Amino acid sequence: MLELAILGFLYEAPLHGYELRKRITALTGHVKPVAESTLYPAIKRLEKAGLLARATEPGAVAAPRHVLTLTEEGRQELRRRLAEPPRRDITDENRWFTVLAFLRHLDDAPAQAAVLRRRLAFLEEPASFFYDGDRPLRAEELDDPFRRGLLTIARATSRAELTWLRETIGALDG
Amino acid sequence: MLELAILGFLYEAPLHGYELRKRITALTGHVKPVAESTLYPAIKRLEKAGLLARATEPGAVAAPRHVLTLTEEGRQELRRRLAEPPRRDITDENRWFTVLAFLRHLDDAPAQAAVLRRRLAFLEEPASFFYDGDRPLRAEELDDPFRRGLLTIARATSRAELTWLRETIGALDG
DNA sequence: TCTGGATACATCCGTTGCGAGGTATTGTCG
DNA sequence: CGACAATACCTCGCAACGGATGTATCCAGA
Repeated sequence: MLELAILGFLYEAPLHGYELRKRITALTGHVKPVAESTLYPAIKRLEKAGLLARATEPGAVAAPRHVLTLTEEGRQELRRRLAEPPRRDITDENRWFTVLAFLRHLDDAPAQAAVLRRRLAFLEEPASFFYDGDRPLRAEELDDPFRRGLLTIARATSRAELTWLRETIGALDG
Repeated sequence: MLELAILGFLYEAPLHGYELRKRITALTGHVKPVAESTLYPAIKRLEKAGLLARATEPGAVAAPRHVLTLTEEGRQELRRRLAEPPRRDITDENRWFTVLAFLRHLDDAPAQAAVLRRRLAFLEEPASFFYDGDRPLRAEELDDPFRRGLLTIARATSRAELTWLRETIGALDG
């Protein structure tokens, strides 16, 4: 997910690590902060894999900056990851939001719609959090207010997203 | 988060690992599956820390079961973790849902309300995903339909949860 | 009779993530 | 003038996670 965010932001413009960190923090940081000790090794990984290149520039304000630019392989890799995200990227909201944030870079409406359809299929699967044997329990059946809240919130989220997904898929198809 | 779920389920009843796994899978598994290779080491960690005890029982159906029971330290530890969750447990939805699922075990309405207030404070912080400099961008200002969707969904979720939080805090206080 | 699935537990190993700490420079405010 | 925040990068070591794989039992169905 971190790698996806790095590739996504660099797809739009070359950035140095520090700026990248600020953007990632804005995107996912209030929910899940990004430690520098996670970001810099991730940048190194991507560089080693040939997905990005580094150019040292005298620092505008302080220490010298390493301006990061995606290579052509890097640009392809982002499109590949967006077109065929692993299941986790579809189901886990944090990851899914990252996919959504960069899905515009997939320059192909049918491919975009296909990704949205995977999320739609996932949300349409009947799923609960609590079961009585095999039977999913509905919010109304729980006497615990917290668990009832959990189901209520999950349901509201899901409804909002389903509406948006169906609309957007329609627009992409039409 | 895994540890919290283990402590939470065992607080309700002693279970063997396989059953524990099924419950955790029901709770968070459709979003973020739990690998056995994550669960069993986690159980060992908790056992080593003296939070749970293990009793071998001849297997009802197949291999012998290890029935896991919380120790008194384990029960205290769950209540402690629920009363004072780290910030990540408040901000990250996956983790927060786990807290919510077991918050009923915190046998003290003011303490429960305090935890809900932390989540409320977090959701009330003005936060966006995208910025123009320092100014948060509103959904309407984005021309990218996917990022617009992201903001729309996040806002809908947030609204539903805020309503529920205020109601429930009111009920706990009243 | 044999295969496959469910039950039940476990380890190995590579990757990722994070807290703590370190280095160096520039601008700001008292 | 000195302290501090912000800029900018980095490493170490541990914990956590996850895919692959292994072991063994029992039962249903082909």
